[in-house]
Amino acid sequence: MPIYNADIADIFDEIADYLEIEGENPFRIRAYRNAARSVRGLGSELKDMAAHKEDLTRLPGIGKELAAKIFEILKTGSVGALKKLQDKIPEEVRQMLKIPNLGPKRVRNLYQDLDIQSLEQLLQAAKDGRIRSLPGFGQKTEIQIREAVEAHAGKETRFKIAAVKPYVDSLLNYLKQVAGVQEAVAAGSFRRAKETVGDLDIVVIAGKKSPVMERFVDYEDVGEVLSHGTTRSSIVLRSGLQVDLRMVEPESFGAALQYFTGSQAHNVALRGLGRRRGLKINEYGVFKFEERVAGHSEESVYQSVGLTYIPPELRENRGEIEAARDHSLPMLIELKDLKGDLHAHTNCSDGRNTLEEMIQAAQKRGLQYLAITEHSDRLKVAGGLGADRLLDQIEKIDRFNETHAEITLLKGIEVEILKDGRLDLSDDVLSRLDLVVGSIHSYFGLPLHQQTDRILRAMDHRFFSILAHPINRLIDERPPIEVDMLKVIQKAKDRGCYIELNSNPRRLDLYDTYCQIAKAEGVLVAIDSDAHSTDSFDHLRYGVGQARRGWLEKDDVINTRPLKELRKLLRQTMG
DNA sequence: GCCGTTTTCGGCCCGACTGTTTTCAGTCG
Repeated sequence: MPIYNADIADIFDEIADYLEIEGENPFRIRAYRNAARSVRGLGSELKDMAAHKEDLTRLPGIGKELAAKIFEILKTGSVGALKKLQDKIPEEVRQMLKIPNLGPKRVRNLYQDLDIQSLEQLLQAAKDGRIRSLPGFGQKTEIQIREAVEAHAGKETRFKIAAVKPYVDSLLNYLKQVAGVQEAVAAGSFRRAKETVGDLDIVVIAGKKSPVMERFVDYEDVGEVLSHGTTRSSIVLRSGLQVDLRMVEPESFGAALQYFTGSQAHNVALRGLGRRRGLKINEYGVFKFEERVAGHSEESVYQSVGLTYIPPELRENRGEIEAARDHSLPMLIELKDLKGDLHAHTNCSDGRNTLEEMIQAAQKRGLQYLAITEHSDRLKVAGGLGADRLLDQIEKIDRFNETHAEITLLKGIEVEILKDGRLDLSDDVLSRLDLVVGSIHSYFGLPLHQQTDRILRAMDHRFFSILAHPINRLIDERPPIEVDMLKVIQKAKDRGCYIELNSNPRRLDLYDTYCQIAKAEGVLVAIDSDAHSTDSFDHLRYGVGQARRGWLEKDDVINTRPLKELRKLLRQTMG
């Protein structure tokens, strides 16, 4: 069983949970949490780094002790420190930490004073009225606990970023109409363009007399009001999405926006930087002793600690602070840089719209070229094209291009990569195309070596332009396939082909960390919509968001190139 | 347990809201 970074991070988080319940030194606990976060965000697998005898203490948040624990986990699958803690505290007690308003102190009380060891026992104790008798607990808390357990709280619900967008639009629109509100902006992971959003954070500029808080908790879509203060309130929408609103004065807007955009790891690092310069950074501003030295804009906050402005998508404490200090931040790609789309379907295979409708929609969004890439024969469920139908489409596209100058269609295919790595169409047919997009829709469960070899073999094919959705995960629906992406990226480099960042919000498939590796290796990324309808060209914005999180610049992306240059780059992949 | 432009010890981000208090602890972000 290979041990992945996620497994190691989970173990560190588990240790941190137990230490919290034990009431250990909070900074020691934070060290484990930092390490877990650091390990999760790494671009490469610790098991590989360990195999190459790399010095793990060079990683942020990993010192001598934790490096030793990582080696122990890689070797044995677990670590002695965790086993000792598990002997002291039953594993199920940990689950109670996931209940809202139950933190380590209260869980410890429940466990030690009432001997509650499971969620089931917790619910019973709440029903029996035993919890309110504990010091620090009361009737209200007891009811909250009961409702939370009964509602199966604790299971984390995150929303895909595209699902959150409509809520953001209508809420911001609503809030901007409230008297005294000068500005309303979404912060948090939404602003950082994360794949999924847990809570939605909104920062509002308003005067003290503005009724914005009252209007917020009165919003028509509110399911529940969690808290209602003068400067801060939380609601849960009927969909289950939690929204936190923070109201600030104009002079604090930048500091508040910066603070509520996060990430937590980034903020901790930033405040640490401030502290070393004798500055206190909070959501009201940057302070030298009592004097405010910055805060009206985010730029001023970063500037106060000697940094250039850091775009939200980079704020993960993955090197952006050092880069901002050295003036070496990337000039991130923007949506308007995309000149075309290299992966789209029509109703000829499993798309919803006609070729003509898709062309019109692409043009409306300012695209100068569009590759039509239907599924191939083997994907029967998607109406895949065999040679005959593909040749018909090729003709149709040639005819279109002869009579239209405003947008150029590229002849392509999304060809099935078969189980053994062969492609689903003959060389004779493939050779007539402008590009070949290859992808997997079957045998997701192959073991690492077989899956990797399968994909590498496909990429070695004489006609192979772009590997589409390389990881094949569907967020919260299907896990990624087991594939050695470092080898895949290396193959793309050797072979001179390209890797897709699929913009479908269910996929967002290339991970941001692999974008960074591709960029470092000089492998160009194709940010494609994989559109199956005219609406789905709008998904490109999420692909661009993911690319920005992966530090990609305009020049790192193949479909920012003008048509002539693009054709040249594609021809290199076609025999 | 980590870390270093106050460094190898002594710090470690910081404030709002709630409930149970009667001045604050716990939780959350």
